[in-house]
Amino acid sequence: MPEKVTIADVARRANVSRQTVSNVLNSPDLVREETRERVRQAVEELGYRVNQAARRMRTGRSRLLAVRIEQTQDGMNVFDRFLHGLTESAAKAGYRVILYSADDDRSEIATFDDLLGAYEPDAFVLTGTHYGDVRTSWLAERELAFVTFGRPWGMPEGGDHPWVDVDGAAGTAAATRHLLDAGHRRIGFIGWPEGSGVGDDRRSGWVRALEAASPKGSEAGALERRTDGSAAEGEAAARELIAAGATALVCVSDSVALGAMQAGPAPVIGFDDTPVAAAIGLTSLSQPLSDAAVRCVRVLTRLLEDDSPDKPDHVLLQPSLVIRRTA
Amino acid sequence: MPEKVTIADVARRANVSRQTVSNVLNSPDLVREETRERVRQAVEELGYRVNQAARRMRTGRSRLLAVRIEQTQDGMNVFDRFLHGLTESAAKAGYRVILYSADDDRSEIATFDDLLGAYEPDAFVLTGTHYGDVRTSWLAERELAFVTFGRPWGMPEGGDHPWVDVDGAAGTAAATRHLLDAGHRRIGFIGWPEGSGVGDDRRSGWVRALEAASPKGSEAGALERRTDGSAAEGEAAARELIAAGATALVCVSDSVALGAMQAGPAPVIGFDDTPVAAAIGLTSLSQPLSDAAVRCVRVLTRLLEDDSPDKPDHVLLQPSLVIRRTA
DNA sequence: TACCTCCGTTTGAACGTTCAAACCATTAGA
DNA sequence: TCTAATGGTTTGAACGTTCAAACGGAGGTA
Repeated sequence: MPEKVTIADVARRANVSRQTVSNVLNSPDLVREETRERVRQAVEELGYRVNQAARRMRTGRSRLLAVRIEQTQDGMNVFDRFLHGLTESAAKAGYRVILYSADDDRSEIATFDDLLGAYEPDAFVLTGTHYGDVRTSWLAERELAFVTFGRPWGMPEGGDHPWVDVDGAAGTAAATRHLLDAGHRRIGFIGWPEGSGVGDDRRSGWVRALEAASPKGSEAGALERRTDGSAAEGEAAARELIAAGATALVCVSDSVALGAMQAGPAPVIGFDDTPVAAAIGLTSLSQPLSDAAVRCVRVLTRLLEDDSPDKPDHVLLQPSLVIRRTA
Repeated sequence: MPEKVTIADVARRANVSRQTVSNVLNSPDLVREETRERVRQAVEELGYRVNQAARRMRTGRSRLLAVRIEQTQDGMNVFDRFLHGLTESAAKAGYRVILYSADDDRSEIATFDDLLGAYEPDAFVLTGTHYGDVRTSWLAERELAFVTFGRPWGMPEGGDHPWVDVDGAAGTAAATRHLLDAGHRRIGFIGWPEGSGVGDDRRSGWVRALEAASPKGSEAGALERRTDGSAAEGEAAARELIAAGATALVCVSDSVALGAMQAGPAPVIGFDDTPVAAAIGLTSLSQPLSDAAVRCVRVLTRLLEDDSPDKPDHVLLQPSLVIRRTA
């Protein structure tokens, strides 16, 4: 039974009032140096820790960040590394991460409501942004603090909010250039169905790099296939592209790339640098996830603690190419 | 700005007192049926949700479960799937998961202290139990509620606490029998250094299955190697074992098994059924993780809500063999 | 009639914190 | 000398909930 130490205990010990202790903790500059030190020592000696429930009741601040835990079918995702980074950098800033799960946007919004009523998280971190994302507008309408890991795809103007993202196009462009440098001229791309923000972005880097290499209008167009993202379709797409003359392949994901590798010995580059890529020697693009997590927390603390900036923060990070056996 | 609905608003609407509303929520049987319905309707109409901070201040209950987010080097772990299950089953039971991270037992205990002061989680879920685990005794001494996913390895008697685990020995025994059934007689085992509870347990299943197959004293002894768990050492160990006459290999982890696969065409079985195993067609033992998560939550709710049982709950679940290309 | 019990409900207080206002010296300005 | 301003500190109240005790009416018993 860890005896509870309250602010009143500290106050008694330091011969000051409750409020002075509170000031030492929250606005130290209001308190005379000498008193401040005395209070700090009392805090130390008694092992006092602020009770977040009581603080929250008074201030409406919980020091909690709510994050949805997502899971993909094949487990070849990147989210758990991001979450790890988020937990660590949040802790450094004095926040904790609280998890929730949801199956779709609708149920996620219902969970926002639940969480706000029960735990009042100070902010939300959203992942997996997509076209027509209703979550961000729901949060924005209510003036709630949030940041997305992922850009607001296809929001013309109004839907402007803070985000952190990784520049997928720059990644695939770098991958394509890497293959060009190795002498390849017919480089295929295996993507996702059109309409996915992330997928279209990654595709655009491949297009851009090819066009830069042969400005007169490239033969690229034909060397492209779209898949549902599974390894099986990746393999089929790779066979078709190789039959069509492709000598190397850039893929929208490690999962697709894994399939593509089965199609033959042609160089393949994946995206996300999942553990699977490392295991099978797949060259892949690595997202700076812990950096992204740090930036998300920084964006939020700015939003919550400083006077809110006029313009929402936008952070675009660069992925890096991890070269292995396959390219 | 979501207007705050308090218990007083509901009370006013239903023409009852605060306490009656509280009773409807917490001890419905105290309230007359008719009143109960009226209050329920008011709750519904106003979209009332209990404010956990206020409740917690009064009751000392936060409805939070604290879980450490762990990360292994190669990402071939099982934890994120467990965490996902935990989040979902906790939500069903009315709890939320709050994350923390820590580098070792000492700093984890410091974090317990921090969390208890600030957020008062109702219980902790510990993973990665090991010999001489000081975390469990710290929690037990303070009579805090917790469950471990993993048995209390090497605790002779006193250190008895609730746990949920997967029967690793049963898994490797099943894997070994599978290979025996396929006609193999010289089956090697690639493990971790001695002294790891999980590793020794998994090894014991292999020993047991071999002894059952040839009771006269098996030739197994020699067909064993210990590694640091990396794929590199796994490959080296596999080469040695095959050179020593092994025709099939049971491995303590997918990571090691991945290495072993590089050593040649001999059948290999891994452990954990990570996404990597699925990707490369590795036969592996799958832990029932979402089931384990459900059981962890059940153990905790029993501990927290029912009168604590005399005997701590122990739950041992069975892994299942997922057969793929490699065996 | 007077008293007790039981059931359903209400009332006051408390949890630990911070906001807002009040307080009290001390110094500055007129 | 009086008033005003300043810096540092204290006091009272409030956040939304639940515990503990009080309340009041219906029914039963003597």
